[in-house]
Amino acid sequence: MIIDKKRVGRMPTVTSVDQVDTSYLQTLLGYNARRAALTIIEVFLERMAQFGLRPVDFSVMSVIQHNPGVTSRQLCAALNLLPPNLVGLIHSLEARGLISRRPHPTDGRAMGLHPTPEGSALMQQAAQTATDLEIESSSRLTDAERKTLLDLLQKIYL
Amino acid sequence: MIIDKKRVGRMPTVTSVDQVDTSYLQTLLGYNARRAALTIIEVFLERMAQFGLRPVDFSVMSVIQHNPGVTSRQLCAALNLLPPNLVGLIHSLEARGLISRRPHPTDGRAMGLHPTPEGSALMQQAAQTATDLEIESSSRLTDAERKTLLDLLQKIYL
DNA sequence: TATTGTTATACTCTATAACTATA
DNA sequence: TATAGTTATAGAGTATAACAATA
Repeated sequence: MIIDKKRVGRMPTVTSVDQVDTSYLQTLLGYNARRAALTIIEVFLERMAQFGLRPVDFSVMSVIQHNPGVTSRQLCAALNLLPPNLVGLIHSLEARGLISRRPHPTDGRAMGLHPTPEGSALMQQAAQTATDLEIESSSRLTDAERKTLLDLLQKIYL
Repeated sequence: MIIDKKRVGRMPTVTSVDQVDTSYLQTLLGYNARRAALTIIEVFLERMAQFGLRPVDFSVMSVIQHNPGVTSRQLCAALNLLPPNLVGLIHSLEARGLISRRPHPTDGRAMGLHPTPEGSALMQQAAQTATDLEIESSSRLTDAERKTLLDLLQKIYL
């Protein structure tokens, strides 16, 4: 005699799920940090499209603006980018007239990256937009919680 | 007479940067969350390679294990994935014998996803490895800080 | 010998449109 | 008419190896 295995154990073999439980994943920092980052970046992409700046473009422009004369290698180290992936990005920003490349004062191999007036003007608007969308994305956090969150995240990657 | 413009303004036009200042980017949640996530994921990729599980594979397996019978659509909604990108992933897990697909008990269009004994055994090891590497990645945080960080991140994306 | 910037290239990840079978 | 799963495909993001010019 053949026993119907589907009905032997405590749990049926064929079930349907009404509410998906993700409580285990929610205990993992990597999962939560990634989900939070993607949520903010999604809004970032929408709001920054008007400036033609994706997240990495914005980061690169920001560092150049605050560090005029910075080199590609320094950018890579500061933002954890790979040199080959920065080449096209830099060329694009230069072609748009947002940055200029000038010979490095002491290292003949390197090029110093400088913001143009147009680049600085664009970044002033873009930074304001970024700050605004960040506040909105974290509207469920108090100012103190927001500061705490920044500090704790930096303890992970810095 | 031609004035050397490089020496007229307060700041020289050609400069070099010794220490790169990223303090502005560090005020942005999106930037910090992304950097922290990538830092943890980098370790995740190294440690989980032995199980053949990338981050999304692990997330999918975890949800299937804790929600036997879950459908692809439910997975997509829970993990913020797009259906077409899940197809190959599910097929791969099935081909490896880690999950099985069975007809949904009430919806003829859907397939219920179930962990196999092999899949459950693998995930038990993988989850332990994940927990371990998370603790190491957040070694500069106290247990209380780690819990706070999880809560604050979930206030962003949940 | 090491480093900066670069080219070429491959691989992964993510996104969109359109189709089928079923609800 | 709407939804679950799928196919095909395009685009963005990320990775490695190798080269020329300079330190």
